[in-house]
Amino acid sequence: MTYIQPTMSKNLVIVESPTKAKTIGKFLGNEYTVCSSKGHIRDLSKKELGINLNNKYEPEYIIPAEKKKIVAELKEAAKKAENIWLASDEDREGEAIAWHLTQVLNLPVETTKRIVFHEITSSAIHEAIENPKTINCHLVDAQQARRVLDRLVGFELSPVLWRKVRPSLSAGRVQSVAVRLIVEKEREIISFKPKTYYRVIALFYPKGTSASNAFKAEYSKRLENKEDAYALLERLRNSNFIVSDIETKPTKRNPAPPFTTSTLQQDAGRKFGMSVSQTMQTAQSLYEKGLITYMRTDSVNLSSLAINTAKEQINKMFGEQYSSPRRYTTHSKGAQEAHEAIRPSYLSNETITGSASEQKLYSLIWKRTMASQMAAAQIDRTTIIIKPSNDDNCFIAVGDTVVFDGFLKLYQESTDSTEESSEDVVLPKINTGESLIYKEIVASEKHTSPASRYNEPTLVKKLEELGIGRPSTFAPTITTIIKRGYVDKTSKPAQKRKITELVLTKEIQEKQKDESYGAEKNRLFPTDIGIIVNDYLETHFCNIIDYNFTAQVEEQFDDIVNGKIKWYKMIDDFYHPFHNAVENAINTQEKRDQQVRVIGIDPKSGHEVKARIGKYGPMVEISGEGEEKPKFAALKKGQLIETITLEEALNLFALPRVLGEFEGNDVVIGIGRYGGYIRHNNKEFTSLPKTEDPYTITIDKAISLIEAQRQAKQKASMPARSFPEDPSIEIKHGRYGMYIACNGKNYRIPKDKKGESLTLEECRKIITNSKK
DNA sequence: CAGTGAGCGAGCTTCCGCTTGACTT
Repeated sequence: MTYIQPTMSKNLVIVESPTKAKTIGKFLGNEYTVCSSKGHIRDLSKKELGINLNNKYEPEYIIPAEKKKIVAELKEAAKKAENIWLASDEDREGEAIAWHLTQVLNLPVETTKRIVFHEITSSAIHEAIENPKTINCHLVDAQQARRVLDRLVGFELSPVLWRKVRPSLSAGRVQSVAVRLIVEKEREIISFKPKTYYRVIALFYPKGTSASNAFKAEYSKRLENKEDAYALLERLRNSNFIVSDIETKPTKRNPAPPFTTSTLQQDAGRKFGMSVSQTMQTAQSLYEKGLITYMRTDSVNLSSLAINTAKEQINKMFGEQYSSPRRYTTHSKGAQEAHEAIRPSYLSNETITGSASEQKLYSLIWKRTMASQMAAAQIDRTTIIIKPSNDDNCFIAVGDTVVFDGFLKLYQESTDSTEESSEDVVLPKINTGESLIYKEIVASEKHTSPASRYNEPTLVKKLEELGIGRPSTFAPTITTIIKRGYVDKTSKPAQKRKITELVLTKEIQEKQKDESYGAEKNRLFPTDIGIIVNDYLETHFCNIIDYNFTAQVEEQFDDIVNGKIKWYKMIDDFYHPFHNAVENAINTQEKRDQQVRVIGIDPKSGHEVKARIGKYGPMVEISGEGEEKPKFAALKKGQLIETITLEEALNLFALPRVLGEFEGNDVVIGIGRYGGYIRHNNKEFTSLPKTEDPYTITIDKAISLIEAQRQAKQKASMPARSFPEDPSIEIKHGRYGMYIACNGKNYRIPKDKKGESLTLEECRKIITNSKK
């Protein structure tokens, strides 16, 4: 709904967001009407290229169907207004929105008032209204260049993929780099060779005190193998230990800056396990309720008002020594800073009412904002160096003492790494030269671990570092690359391995321990198609998916803004070589779908086992001889053409297999286009739920699934309810709950009604209402 | 939907960035 006051006033202000329109409307009062454009009102056609390649890349803009209504409303308001201010956001896109508004509303570009709000306060808004500027056409040109470039890349590259790889695929300046990051991370993990080493940790206590005072210290060197570790412990066994040095250094820890879109996504992901889109949905609803500032921002800036309120609030809650007003500046590449950082609208509200996720996200934003205005924490870091009498290296103990907690009282940013921190280690009061006794010294076997795969927020973080994508596109980009099948978001359970520990107390004992490792939750894995598309783009369009491509074109957009170059000239310079590469890829390269990896030889038949992409996706194949047909099997989820082993491949041919008997017929397990299935009784099929593995399912489980499906079918075919007075109306069970069926047509039951209790009258009403 | 691994060949798919609703068989 657009915010239009009942009586249109002669002063019209147009902003982008309806929520913002509402707030500003309150500040401006009855004399002003504040409308919102709800983002862009015009765009290139969705179906065609929409760019005139023969005339300076002139864009052909249209008003999309879903924007027709809003444009009509804006036209109406503009007709009645005497004064119009265009108050879209202060960035490239906002400037373009203002320009499109002049074009659609027939306003003169040179004289139409253009304003921006830096703060949503009465004085800031009135000041802006009184000091309007005009539209910066260079900035608009830079936006057109950005739009045209993205369209040219997307709409010329994608069709190449349709011809060379598979229909309906897509490529673009942002999404293709996101996929590349994920593919390269996977390759890094594939080529990773784990190494083992030994880490030595001792528990010491001062001579003459009790062993319960023992503190941890780590040996300064890592050892390569068990023999070395054993030799060291043997030496230390009869050694004396002297404190050779103690140093206490006061250190300061500063709070993190207030949230941007990307840092909010990261912290909500780490602390609550929220996906990027969950975070954004929740933030959107907080914004619409007026509880937080705008949630799509790359700025860490807080308004003076917010800084002052934070100061008051901190003084009141914790005392003046906890307050430390700070201004933060944005460093991230390509930031446009049209908004404030994400913060609570009213810092006096520590908590809010709302859904569980709204409450916890709000509380996180509140804490982070407050902490950003609090004093640094002061921590004394003590380092104790311990020298053994018969070894050249030393042991090092590190302990942190919080002298003043400062912002830590409220908030601590979580980290992505799993490394142990040195916090909360209490070191005893000891002096240089003092003797220590060891309680135990343990050498444990460790494995180096490969880089961890991206999850949604860490991918966003990486993209932001590279300056690729914008706060409004981070979440949609992830959705796109998953939807195209380039990437899977899944979890991997932990694996177990045995590790060796050498424990020295009086004697040296060798122990075997179980260690779990490699568990990954909600990580982004590349698929075969993602890998193939990426490799194709890398060979033929390496400049487009270069990590610096966006940064380079951004520099050129800046040149457009500064008037150094015309926008169509910049596009022209890009387009000719790009288009040549496209033509070249289409004409000279042969079809790419037969990239075959020979895995090995099938020991039974002696024939080659190969992996490739088939009509229905990745598969393995055992070639036939002469008349003999080849055998095929689809790859399981998570298996890649690049890495599948011969053993894994041969296992895939175990299907279809006869599992047992049911009602005198064979029960066969197979795997088809739509996943695993059970076949029995000749033609009765039952799909396996995704949680069942067709390779390990038991006959009992299969039978119970068959019976469950029979029951469900019966239930579905039977109407849930019917009415003797009118047999034409029935209430049935459907995929989305109950629905009403009448004369071959189906009708939805409104949310406030229950199918179990509907009367015939109510059903008829629903039917007649929906016909309107 | 149908439980396979082509060859009659229509007509379609696709980008990035602004912003919010619409609404299932």
